[in-house]
Amino acid sequence: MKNTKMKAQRKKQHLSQTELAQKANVTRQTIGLIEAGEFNPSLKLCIAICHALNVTLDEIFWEDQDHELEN
Amino acid sequence: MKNTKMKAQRKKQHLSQTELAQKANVTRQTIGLIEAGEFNPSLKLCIAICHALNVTLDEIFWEDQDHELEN
DNA sequence: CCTCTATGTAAAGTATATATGACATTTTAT
DNA sequence: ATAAAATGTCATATATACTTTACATAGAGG
Repeated sequence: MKNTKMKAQRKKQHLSQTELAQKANVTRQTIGLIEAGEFNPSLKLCIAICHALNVTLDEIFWEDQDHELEN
Repeated sequence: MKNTKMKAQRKKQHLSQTELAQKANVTRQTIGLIEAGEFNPSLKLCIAICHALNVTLDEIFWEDQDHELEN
């Protein structure tokens, strides 16, 4: 599950992987691997990334699958 | 950071920790520790819990008012 | 050409999420 | 009061997130 939303948001704000990594206090490799979908970040890291990009969890980590039409 | 929103949602749906754990394919202990704030679930697990509770990430894992520690 | 920046990737090590099994305590109901 | 269910918690083990270091490639500009 490649994270295209996260990558799109990062690009939209003209941040390199390295810059986002610094803002989120992780390494560049970690950001790269998350965008490539090669692993599965922790909630804390997701939240740190959200703060760095000024978005919420749903905006970049929630996939609206064929799942909800209720309420 | 105790996760009170998740616990409240679980209770609202009259699920025990054990039942939620089964729906999310983890152990009871894992659910208990997450609710107690003693560790930090992976994104995949957060999403599985959201599906089990029919909510989105923002509803039980996003905190809008106070900033918490990074790392 | 050469250099710098951005990204992909891989090996080895560390930290920690999660499982398993067990026992204790609290809660709920009989 | 007793039993059963729900939860807290501990100790040990395994899987994997994440780091560190390093090398490779592609693109932009000098």
